[in-house]
This record gives sequence, C-alpha cells and structure tokens, in this order.
Amino acid sequence: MPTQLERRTATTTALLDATEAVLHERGYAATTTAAVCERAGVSQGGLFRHFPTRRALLVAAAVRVAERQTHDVPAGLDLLEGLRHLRAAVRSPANVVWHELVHAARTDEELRRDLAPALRTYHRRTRAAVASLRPAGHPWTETHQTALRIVVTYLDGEAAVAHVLPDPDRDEATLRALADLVRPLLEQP
Amino acid sequence: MPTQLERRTATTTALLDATEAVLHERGYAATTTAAVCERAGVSQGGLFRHFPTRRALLVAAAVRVAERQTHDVPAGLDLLEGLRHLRAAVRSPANVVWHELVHAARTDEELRRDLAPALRTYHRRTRAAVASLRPAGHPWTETHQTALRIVVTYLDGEAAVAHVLPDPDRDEATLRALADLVRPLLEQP
DNA sequence: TACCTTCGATAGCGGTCACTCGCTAACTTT
DNA sequence: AAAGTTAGCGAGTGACCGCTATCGAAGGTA
Repeated sequence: MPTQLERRTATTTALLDATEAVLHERGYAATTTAAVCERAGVSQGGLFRHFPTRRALLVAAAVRVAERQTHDVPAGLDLLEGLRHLRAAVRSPANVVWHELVHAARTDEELRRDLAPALRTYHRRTRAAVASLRPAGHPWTETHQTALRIVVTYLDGEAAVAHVLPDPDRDEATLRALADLVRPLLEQP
Repeated sequence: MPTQLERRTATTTALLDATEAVLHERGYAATTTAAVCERAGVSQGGLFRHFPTRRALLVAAAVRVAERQTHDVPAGLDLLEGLRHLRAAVRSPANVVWHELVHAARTDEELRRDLAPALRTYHRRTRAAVASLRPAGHPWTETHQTALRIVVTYLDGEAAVAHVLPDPDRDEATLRALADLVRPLLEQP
C-alpha cells in the first residue's frame, strides 16, 4: 500500500515521461492533454490535479529535460571524441523535445516567459559540455569561446536538419572536417 | 471588369501572401484557415475554392518561398561580404517561414511528402548561394564542399537561435571568426 | 472505528478547428 | 441575349481542444 506521496510522484513522473515521448513523436501542437494522459495511463481529469494547465505540464517537462542534460558530461576526451559525444547529445530525443518547446516559444509569449529559467539551465549545460573539448589546464581565450560557440551552434543546426533529412553517409566526414577546422584554434595558446 | 483568371490569381496571391505573413507572425499551429482568410480579405469558403486543404495552401506557400529565394544571389563578393549576405538571407522572414514548415514536417508525414519537391529547390538555392563564396575560376574540391556545408548549416542554425535569443552585439565578431575559420580552406588550391 | 483529506476516474462544457453546403453575382460561351 | 460556368460568401457541421464539476476509492489521523 503506497503512501499518498508515492502515488503522487508516480503519476507525475508517468505524465512527464509521456509528455516527453509524445513531444518527440508527434510534436508540440499534437501533444494534447488527452494524448499524454492516454500514454501515461492516467485519466484526463487526473492530469489537472498535478498541473494546472497544459502549458505548466510542458514547462515542467522542459525543466526536467534541461536539468537531466546538465549531468553526465564526460571529461578527458580528445577533440574528435568530444565532438562525437556532443553531436550525440544534441541529436538525442531529449534535445528534440527541447527544440520542440523552444521553437513553439518563438510565437507563444507566455510559453517563452515560463521557459526562461529552463533556457538558462540549458545554456549552462552547453557551456559545460563544450568546456570538456579543450585540454584541461589550458586557459580559455575569447577566440576559443567564439570557436566553440560556432561548433555548438553548428551541431545544433545540423541536428535539426538531420531529423528531417538524415544523411548518415556524410555524418562522419563532416565531423572530421569540423574537427580539422577548429583544431588549430583550440590547440593554439 | 477583370477576367476570371485575373480575379483568381489576385485572390490566390492574396491568400499566399497572407499565409506567409501569418506563418511568420504566429507560427505553423496558429496559421488557421480563418486567420489567413481574414488577413487576405477573403471569406473562409473562398479559400477552399482554390486550395483543397489547409495543407495544400501551406505547401503552395512553401513552394513559392523556395522559388523566390532561388533568385537574386549576387556574385563577386569577397568572403566576409558573402557570409554577411548569406546570413541576411538565412535570417529573412522568408527563411523563417521555411523553417516553420520544415519543422512541422518532422512530425507530419503527409506534409513532409508534399514538401519534398520544394525541399530540393531549397537545397539548390543554398548550393548556389554558397558557390559565390569561392573566387571564380577555382575548381571545387570535396574539402570545399564539406567546409561550405558546415558554413551554411551553421548559419541556418544560428538564425534559428537568433529568432528566439537575438545577440546583435556578438553577431559581427562571430561572422569574422567564421570567415577566418574557413578562409584557409577556401583559398587553398 | 469514525472522520477527514487527497487522488484519480468520468462526463461534459464552451470554444475553435478544418471543411462543406447552398446560394448570389460575375464572367464566358453560344 | 440565353445558357452555362466559376468566384466568392457566410452560416453551418462534426470532431476535437483545454479544462472543470462531481463523485467514489484509498490513505492518513484520531
């Protein structure tokens, strides 16, 4: 016999898991409360006991995704390995969910406002992930920052395209070219 | 007294103009047939005399955008000027509309299918725009192709971010860094 | 045990969506 | 000028949206 708290967290977790899954599979507009509830195995009324509005549910999912992605950034990789890891992170379902929400925020002022804290968390994550690409002990210059902003933005843009038009044959070659492109900047003092 | 054909093209043009405007301002999901009709000054029933479904209207708008962007790619620019022009094109309202539709296509199979021809046109446009970045008379190698794919994808991804989180202070610096990054590759034989 | 609170299910409400239908008016053909 | 075709209108239609009111079941407290 579970406690009330256990019941509560179990259903909210199920709802957030379902929200992520539906966002990933069907996109923002088709992520209806009914679809989420069906997937979570919760009745439609049950959702609104834990989240006052649909938007609150989506923002909670965004916060959870951003915080989860903050963790597990491995260190000590060389440049190419680091890029590979970064690309995988950026193409992960979690990042698709994230883009789905950020994209919707462009034309939804209230969503954009509620998403702002999670957006800051996301930026912290990308900076941390990117920091692991430079050998430890070396100082960071303005040039490095800019080069790495380019890398991250490129990979993020590439991921968006890859989800509509995948091109696995060229993936590895492009990544090597990217590494060659930024290596001089990263390894200079 | 206009002919039937003139009347027809006038209203379809008004509808497509309105579709672009609403897509740009309110996004894909909020681009309802009612909103488009109101903006175009056409009754709701009138729309369906020219476009059998909402999707057909959106695809027609996409085709028109992609074809329009194919034109006016100036030649003879140096690298930095070329990048500036490319970034402006990629940040234009037309490209926002384009991204709005491509993004929606990720989770809408029928839209993705109908959008495929326009997507090929779009790729032709980006290749043409990017070809102007290399001095005329120089042959194109595989390395150049890959480097320029990176440039275009980066700028496209940057544009997507810029619409949610603009950062004009760093825009110019980032563009110069990008030019420095790819210049060695472009100017080598 | 008796009482209270919270959770989750069900039915349904008001609103909006894409799309249809019946119609008038305008253009085209004969 | 008569007949036929097409453009455009706007009130509907059923489906589905986010959300709420109500209620039985289960957990917590005395």
